[in-house]
Amino acid sequence: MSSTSFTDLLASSGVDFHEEDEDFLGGFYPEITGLGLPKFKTAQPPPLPISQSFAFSDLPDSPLLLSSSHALQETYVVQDLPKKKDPVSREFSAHSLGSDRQVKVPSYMVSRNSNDGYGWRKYGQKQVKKSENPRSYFKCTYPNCVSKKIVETASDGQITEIIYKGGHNHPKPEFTKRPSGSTSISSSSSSLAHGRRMFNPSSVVSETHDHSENSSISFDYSDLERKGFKSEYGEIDEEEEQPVIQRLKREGE
DNA sequence: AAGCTTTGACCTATA
DNA sequence: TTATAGGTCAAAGCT
Repeated sequence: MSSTSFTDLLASSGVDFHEEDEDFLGGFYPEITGLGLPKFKTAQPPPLPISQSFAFSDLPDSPLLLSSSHALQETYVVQDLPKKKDPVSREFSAHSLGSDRQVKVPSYMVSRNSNDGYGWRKYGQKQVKKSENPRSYFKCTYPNCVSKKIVETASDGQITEIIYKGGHNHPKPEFTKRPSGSTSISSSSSSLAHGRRMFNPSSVVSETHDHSENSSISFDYSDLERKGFKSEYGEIDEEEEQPVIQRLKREGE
C-alpha cells in the first residue's frame, strides 16, 4: 500500500481505461485521503508526448472524498515529480488530508497542452517561490464559467503540475472556437473537437467553500454523466492516450 | 477582427 | 502592521 502506484490505484478501483470508461467515471476512488500516499511512477517523466487522458471528473466524485465534511475548495492537482523531493507526499499530507482536495497524478497522464476538453485562456503567468517552474493561469473561455486552472511547466515544456480550481457550469464544448489555433492551447483545442476523453473536475462541482454545495455536486455530476459523459466517452480519440495508458498498465504490473 | 498570449503592475491573503 | 508570495488585471502585440 505504501508503494501503490497510480496504475495500482486504478486497478484496485476496478478501473480500466480501455474498456470500462463508464466504470471509470463512477468507480474511481483513489486512495488518497487516509491511507498511504499514492506513489506514482514518476521518477522520470517519459519523453513521449504527454496525453491528456486522465478523467479527473472521477476523482471528486469519490465518496471517499466527498464524504468528508472538509470537501471544500475544488482543487485538483496533476503533478509530475520534481527531481528529488517528494511533493506528492507533501501535497497529500498538506491538502488531501486537510481542507483542500488535491489529486496528483503523473504529468504523463496529462497532455502537454492540458487538453481536458475545455477552452482555456491564459490570463497570467508567474514565477512562484515554491516552485522553480513558472505557473500559467488559465480561465475557462466558456461564458459565465468560473473554472480556472494553474499549469506549472518545466523549462523543457513538461507539465509538472496542474491545479484545477472551481468547476465548469457547462458540459464540455463539442468544438472550440479556434479550430485553426496557432498557440499551444489552441492547437490542443483542435484535438478537443475530436471528442477526447474529458477531464472535467468542474462538471462535478463549482468552486465553493460552502458545504451546502455538496448537493450540487451530486446533481451536476450525475446529470452530466448521464447526458454528456457517455456520449463523449463514446467518441474518444485514443490516438495518444491509449499508448500512454497501456504503458501505465504495464508499469503497474 | 476576434481571440489568444505575454508581461509588468496591481491586488489580496497570509505569516 | 508590514513584508512577502500568490493570483489577477489589462494593455499591447501576435496569430
